[in-house]
Amino acid sequence: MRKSTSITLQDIAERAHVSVTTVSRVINDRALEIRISSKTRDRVLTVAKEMGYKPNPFARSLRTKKSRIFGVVVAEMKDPYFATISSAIEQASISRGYYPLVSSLENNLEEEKACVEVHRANRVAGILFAGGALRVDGGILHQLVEDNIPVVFIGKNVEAFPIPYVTVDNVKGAFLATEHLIKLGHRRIGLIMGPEEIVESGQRREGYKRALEEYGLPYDERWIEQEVQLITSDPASGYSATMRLLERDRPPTALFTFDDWYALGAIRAAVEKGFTIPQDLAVLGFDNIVEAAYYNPPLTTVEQPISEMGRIAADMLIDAIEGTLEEERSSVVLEPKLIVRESCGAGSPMKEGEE
Amino acid sequence: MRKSTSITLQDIAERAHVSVTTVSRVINDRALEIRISSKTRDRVLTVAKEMGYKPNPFARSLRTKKSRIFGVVVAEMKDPYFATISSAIEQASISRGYYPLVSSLENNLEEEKACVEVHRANRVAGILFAGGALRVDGGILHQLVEDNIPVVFIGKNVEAFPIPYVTVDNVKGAFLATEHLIKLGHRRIGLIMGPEEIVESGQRREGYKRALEEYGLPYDERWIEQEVQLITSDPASGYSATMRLLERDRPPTALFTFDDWYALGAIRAAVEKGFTIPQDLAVLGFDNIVEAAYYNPPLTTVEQPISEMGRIAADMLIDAIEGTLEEERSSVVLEPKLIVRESCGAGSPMKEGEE
DNA sequence: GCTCAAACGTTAAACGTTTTACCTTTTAGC
DNA sequence: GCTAAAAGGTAAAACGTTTAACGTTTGAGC
Repeated sequence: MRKSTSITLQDIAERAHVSVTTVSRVINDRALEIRISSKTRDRVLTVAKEMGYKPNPFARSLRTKKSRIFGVVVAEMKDPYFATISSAIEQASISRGYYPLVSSLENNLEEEKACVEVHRANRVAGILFAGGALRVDGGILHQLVEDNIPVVFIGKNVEAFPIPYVTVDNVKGAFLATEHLIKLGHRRIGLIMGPEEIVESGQRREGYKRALEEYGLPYDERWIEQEVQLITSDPASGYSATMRLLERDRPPTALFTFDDWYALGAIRAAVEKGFTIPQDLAVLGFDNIVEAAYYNPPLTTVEQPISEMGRIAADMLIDAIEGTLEEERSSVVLEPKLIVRESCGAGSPMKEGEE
Repeated sequence: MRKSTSITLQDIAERAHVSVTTVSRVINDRALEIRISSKTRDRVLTVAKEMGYKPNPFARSLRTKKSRIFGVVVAEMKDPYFATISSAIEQASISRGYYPLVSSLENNLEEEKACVEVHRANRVAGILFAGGALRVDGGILHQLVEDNIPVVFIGKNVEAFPIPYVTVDNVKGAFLATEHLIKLGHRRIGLIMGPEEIVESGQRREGYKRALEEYGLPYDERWIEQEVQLITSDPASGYSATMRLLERDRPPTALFTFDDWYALGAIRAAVEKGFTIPQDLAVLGFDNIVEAAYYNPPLTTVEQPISEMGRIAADMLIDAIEGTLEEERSSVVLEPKLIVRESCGAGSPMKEGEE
């Protein structure tokens, strides 16, 4: 009886009465370089199928110095945004015969370097970054670029390096959100943002600012609260920032939050403060994660095509790995879309004359 | 100049003036079998560090037929329960030098077989199943057991095979939940469960039933709604099941739902039907996912030590891979815990004489 | 009948480890 | 001073692929 070790090219070769090379060529469809008669080809293939041959990825990778596993670094797996992203990445890559090794920073953005180390030790074929701050002086990136390991970003771009990225137009998204609130009649619009290190924070604040300017409203720092810790997202952040904001005098009548998780925390804080949503306070999020439609009240938010972003990014990275990434496709900025639900009512009837 | 290919044992050997064998032994700390003078040992180690040596996992795995990557199959990554689980698995395994290759069934439980195939093609060292139905006639499992690939379950046990698992006491958890509602004065307690194929569904229904019996209340099929499709969890499932339930006459005054995601959908459905939570309807979930504390109202729920489960399971699997899993530790059932928040009020003041 | 390509293969050397089986020196015991 | 064993190492084979560099046939063209 065969030992329970798996089938190798050798085994097939013996049974099909050809050399190992020929089997390898048939399996890898290398008929291009050296023609192989369809007779042997078929024979080899049927034998291989019969024996249930599965190529040994270790031997393959050892020889070719290529791997079909790539790394993914997300900021926080528990955050539905990243869970959705990584889910999409996985589906897209599996269908191309690649496999993501995903690791989460657990919201500890300092971990990025260690995380990349681990991926490198595993000899991943490329790395996909989603979230995270990449504040590590670019040192990591430099290494990766130097060693020719393809990298793709999701959600951010880095000026220092021409690295392909896919993101949504954050400025525009925030503009749409703020504009929506303004059009509902709100004049005091609070902003609850993530930490400064997160690129998206700055971009979304910029969109907010532009909308205010465009509609001739003042940009007032008193209506802005920001998470200070280096955390991508957390309902707790939204909660505490909102608490701080609502404790000031003349609190806003509407809130635009960094993302839907923040919005969830914001709603909770507001309700605890005795506000009714949306009558006393409108809340508007960002992302449109699955559960946003089920929040109470259902959340008005700016949709990012999260799954699509994951899919595109995975495709881009794999193209880069295979050396077929066209330059012009090398960065993608998708359109955000306002999703109107019930968490934003009309602006509170303000006494005229208020600024 | 060195080519940019990475450092090998050979390179170190040359620089340290020893043989490749010696280097390998030093690196792997095999000093036990054949003693190596601490002088050479140190020399080799410093040279290795100097040159930044990283063992090539492919060569290693090829030779040893062992891999430090194991597979994880979760039912639905976007479900916070599984996101949390897989996050915990990742942390636990990284710290032991292992890496999880996680794949999600995207709630399509039919995909299990294909998913396992993929993992086997990658020659994973073991597989961790979280969620999923494993209804595949055990055929898959049989294969895995036969080929000596360790398997651990999270959240369920299979009778057909003595496979190690870690789970929470679902029956007890559901009992606690139902008991809590009964003690609040509720007499008509609805049950919103997941599909029959999910083991947890049956167990939680059982706990519900036992509580009713213990308190002398009737178990009435009219108060039960179940998801019919083969989906682990989805707010939409909770939503539609609750809609169906609330449309019946004499709807329940309290709801125990399959999990927190279901509860989210249930609350939404109830609110749309004009119920106020908790005054008109109490809602009680299961899992205690991160966001449950921020739901509106904050959700009373049965806590599973989700992260701990993931951690324990990962440790068990790795032990099994390394052949050091002690039999007696081979299955773990953790204690559920009732977390009381605001989504459950006192039972509606019922007219006496109602059954 | 000879030659030259094409068609169809094969041999053998890598890839970077681990591991088995050896080979030298020391050292200890007498 | 001799022997045996321990200490400290080395050479080479193997793991399963891929691939560069070579053979053979076969058939067509003259």
